[in-house]
Amino acid sequence: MKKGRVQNCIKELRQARRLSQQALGDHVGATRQTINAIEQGKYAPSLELAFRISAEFAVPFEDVFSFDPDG
Amino acid sequence: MKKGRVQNCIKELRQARRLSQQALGDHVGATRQTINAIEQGKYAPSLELAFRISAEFAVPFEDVFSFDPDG
DNA sequence: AGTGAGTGTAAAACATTTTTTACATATAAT
DNA sequence: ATTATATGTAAAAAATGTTTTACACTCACT
Repeated sequence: MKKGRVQNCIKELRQARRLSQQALGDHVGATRQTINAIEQGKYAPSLELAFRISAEFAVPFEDVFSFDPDG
Repeated sequence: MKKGRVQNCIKELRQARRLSQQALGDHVGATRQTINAIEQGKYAPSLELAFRISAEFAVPFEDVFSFDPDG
């Protein structure tokens, strides 16, 4: 089965709230390096971290993360 | 930061569609052991696999998975 | 009694995500 | 010029998710 691509708009939501990567990381229990890597699309977050992030932004999960099966 | 719990109702959705763990696994590109472990709550799926599962069931992501921060 | 399908479980190997530590660059402010 | 904040990156180790192989149990069926 072909691997797709998980996308996110964390950077946009974060900047709209004037949070640094460090501050967001602190809020959701991750390091700034992890936030950075996810924003850069280096890898997808764990499901738990993804939930924490959408909760922090107070938006629906699918407003932050999406999946492109053919990515 | 305290680790919460990721919940899912894969088993219910799967049984409603009369799919075996094996058949669901085949559809989403995972083994039956992985499906089983996730249904039993042994661990949370990757974000990609979670997306594949909700797509397979054709329901919103948050109808399958939820997060309890105090779990 | 035997067969097949579905499920639960386990251990080892493997893949992916996360942390830690560290260094580099850029920008804004003093 | 220096300092502080924010960001990008990298490598190794740790933690978590996945596959493979294997064995066990149940249930329906013949």
